[in-house]
Amino acid sequence: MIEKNYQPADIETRMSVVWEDSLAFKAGRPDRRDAVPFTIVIPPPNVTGSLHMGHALNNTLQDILCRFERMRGRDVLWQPGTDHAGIATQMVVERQLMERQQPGRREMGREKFLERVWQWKAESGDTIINQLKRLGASCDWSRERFTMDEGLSKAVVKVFVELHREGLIYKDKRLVNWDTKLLTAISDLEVQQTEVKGHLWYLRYPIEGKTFNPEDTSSFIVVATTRPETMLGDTGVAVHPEDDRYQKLIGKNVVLPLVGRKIKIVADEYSDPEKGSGAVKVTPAHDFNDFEVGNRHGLRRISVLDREGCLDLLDNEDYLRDLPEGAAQFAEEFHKVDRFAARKRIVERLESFGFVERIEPHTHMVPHGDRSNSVIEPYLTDQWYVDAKTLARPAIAAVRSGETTFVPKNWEKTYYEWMENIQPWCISRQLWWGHQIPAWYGPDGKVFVAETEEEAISHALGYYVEQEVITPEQGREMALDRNKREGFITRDEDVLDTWFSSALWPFSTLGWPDETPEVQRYYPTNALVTGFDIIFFWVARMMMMGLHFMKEVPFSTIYIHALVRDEKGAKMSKSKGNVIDPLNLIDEYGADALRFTLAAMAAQGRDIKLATSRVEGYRNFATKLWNACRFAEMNHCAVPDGFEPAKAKETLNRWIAHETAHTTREVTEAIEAYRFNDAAGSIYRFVWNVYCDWYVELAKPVLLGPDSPAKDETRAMVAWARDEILKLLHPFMPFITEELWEVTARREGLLALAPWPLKPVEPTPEQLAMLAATTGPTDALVSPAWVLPIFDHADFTDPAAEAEIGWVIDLVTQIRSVRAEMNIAPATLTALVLAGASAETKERAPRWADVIKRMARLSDISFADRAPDGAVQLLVRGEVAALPLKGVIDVAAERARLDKEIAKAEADIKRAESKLANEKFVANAAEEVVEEEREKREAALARKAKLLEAMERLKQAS
RNA sequence: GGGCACGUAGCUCAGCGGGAGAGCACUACCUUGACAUGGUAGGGGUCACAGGUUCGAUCCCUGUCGUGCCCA
Repeated sequence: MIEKNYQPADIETRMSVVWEDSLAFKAGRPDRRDAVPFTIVIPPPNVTGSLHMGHALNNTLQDILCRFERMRGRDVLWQPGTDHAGIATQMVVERQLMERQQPGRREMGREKFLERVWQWKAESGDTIINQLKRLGASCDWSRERFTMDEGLSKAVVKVFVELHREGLIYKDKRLVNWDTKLLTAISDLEVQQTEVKGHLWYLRYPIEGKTFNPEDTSSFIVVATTRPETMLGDTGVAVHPEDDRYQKLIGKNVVLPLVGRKIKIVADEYSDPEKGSGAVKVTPAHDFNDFEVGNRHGLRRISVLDREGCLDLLDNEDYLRDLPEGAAQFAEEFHKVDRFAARKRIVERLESFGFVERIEPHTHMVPHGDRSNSVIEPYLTDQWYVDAKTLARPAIAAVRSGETTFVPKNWEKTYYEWMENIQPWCISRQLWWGHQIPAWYGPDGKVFVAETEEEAISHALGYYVEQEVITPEQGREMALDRNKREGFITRDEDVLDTWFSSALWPFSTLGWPDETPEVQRYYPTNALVTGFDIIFFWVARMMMMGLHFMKEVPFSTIYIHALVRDEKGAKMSKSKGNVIDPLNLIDEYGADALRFTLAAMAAQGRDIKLATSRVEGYRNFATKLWNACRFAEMNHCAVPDGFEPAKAKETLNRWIAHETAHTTREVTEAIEAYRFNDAAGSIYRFVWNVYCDWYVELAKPVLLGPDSPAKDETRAMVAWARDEILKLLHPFMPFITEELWEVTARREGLLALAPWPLKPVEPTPEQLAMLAATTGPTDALVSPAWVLPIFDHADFTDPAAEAEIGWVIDLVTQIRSVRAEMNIAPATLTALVLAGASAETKERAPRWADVIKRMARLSDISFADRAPDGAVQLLVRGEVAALPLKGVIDVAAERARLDKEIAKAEADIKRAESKLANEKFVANAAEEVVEEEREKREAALARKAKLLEAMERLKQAS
């Protein structure tokens, strides 16, 4: 029995349990042992996270694909799991400690703190997983992984050691993006350029050997800078080599104000004569461009900031070297002043000596950390890097060759753009939460990279014995006795960038580096579904790592979906307060409604502006389906054993079989092409506007009438089409369809495992050969599925049924329309006269009399040679249908209506004729198009003739 | 500055070379035996603007204006 009301919450809770208990989503089910696998790895959400709209969209689309392929008989693995999210998680736990006024991370120490994070993960790590389950995600939950679990950590270490051995991971001292708040390096991608209103300071740097005088422009050179405080670390001034103004100064020295250091004026094209004064100060230790300039001219790098962004001058040997007397006093005064305070004070000091020429307002981009939102400092440190350039090469080639395809395709350009200009990837982070780098340092700082500490120590001992730092005897003792080697080597404190482990996700989750059956069976995966915001962070890096370690692309299709915005198009953010919580929507409208909304709006290449009214609308759609199923149940509709829709005799039933097959094809093809919105739109229209609005309505007289073979067949067909609907809709609305599947009949199994109405047909060897002959191996756009027929049953094409039901629909619609126009009350029944009806109509009319009377509110249907006087006359598929309403209708109004119709017909005739009169049109347009135009003209002419006749009759009657 | 999108009904969006579509909102009517979370009918658009290609442009091309995003 179907409950009277559709209550999503009840159904969803119950169905989750049913699916879980039946292991429906388990990969490698015995009954699918011989099936072709279909694999998707979930973009692992942060353990700190909770479900937001982006997740809801992302996972809905993945689930649609997985459920679709599962129903198509594939052995589906949707691999779930979560990401340890280094910085984000560490921040959450630290904030928690602070809120609870507990000792901070540094006071606790590394070990204690990590225990604490694990504890926190244990407490709240399930949150997002449970939320994904509420959405209906059909992951194989038994295989859930975490980027820091044992197996994945093993993969991380293995990858690090291998890449290091191959020279693709190395340690280097260069400028990094330094977060002075989180006290760690971050990668370029984690830096957000934000426009900031600042100033451009024009500073006078005195020329060596001249007496500085603000009035004498030959005594100084003006440099423009946005960061005056870094001038303490200046080691040069650059001018453009072709800038006439400065030719004479190239090679000379200036004396750095306040500091007294002598620095050289160099010619470098980096300096833009159009910008500022055309001369720039060069601070190689605090600016990426200056770093390059410095390298080109052999300038010193003097770091004047500490890790927290304060001036660091005392005991700074680089800074103090070669400074004149008195410099130490200045250093003492400014030591440990914060960078922004220092900026102010240094400018004041420069002004007091006349070194500031002018200050202009200046808007420019300033780098900010995406997590801390503090200003990022280019900072000179030792960090670990991945040689991304080398790894990118095959990753670019794989997309170029079509081994991996982006959908929509335009993202490939973005991918190439970035990959071709890729910079070394800084992977070390000065954090605690993450994979600690498997590198150990000997007493002299030499690095030993190894999978375990034991291995590292053995390398180290071997090395130092050979170097005669220790004797062989000492080496043996230390190798045997843990205590004796204590502290001999120390492990690198840093951890890896979170994305390092995510990059391995498509194979590490399958058990790699062990040679597991899962790696064999499920790699490479089929599709990756993700947002464009992580193409660089994640997708590109999976491509690099997958190709390098597995020698195969990690996925063949990358489907990039849009961002979910609020209904005004603004990015959802906590600070704007415009966040729509998907869980609230699920509570209010049900997960199915939310899923359907997201799918219906997931058009390729366009952001989703989500309005809750849409969700409500699709909840109503679910209710509609619910009630249609109730109707079927009340009328004892069931599919008898051995029922074959293709053998239906009743026209109406043949028609719905045809329409069902048509929709099935549309939905199937749309999902295959990742056109989720088309698939959703197609099934929506079918359920509401075809099945409910017409099929069920037209079937009512039969279903409510006396028993007959026609009634039996109709009952069967109502139920059959309903089952087809449930199947087609299941990937989009899994809960309600599974529920209805269960309660509407005795079933062999779950809907989630039921066969999809259209199965892909395995291509025959001949077809494959043909395909190979027609498309070269480079033409990856053409996949076999698009070329070969995929249908495994008839599409029930039946033009006769279409014509007959189409006539009924047109007739009813037109009568309704004119009744409304004439303001005829619904309670008033009118007669219908079919004037000059064809044999076909005469035959059809009695068959449909009941239904037409019911739907068009008619008292009776009769035939006549001509329409009665004073009747409203309609043209239905070229024939006159008259409603004798003499005395009821307003003649003037009816005349106006006919006039309007005639005008419309005339406009159509004119348009068609002008086209056909155009010789070029007839000569150039496709034959079908011209023919179509002729048909249009004939139809319009006939229509006009009938309408004029009707008008004549109306005139006579009045 | 470079790149990628996007300007279609009041709103949110489809369509993308041969007569403008959906959902929501709106108007009128309807408690008809699945459904008022419903039914029926209806109003509403020089498809941003200007050129070009074409027999034919909302659709392709160029430019302009406007909006958003990404990268320097």
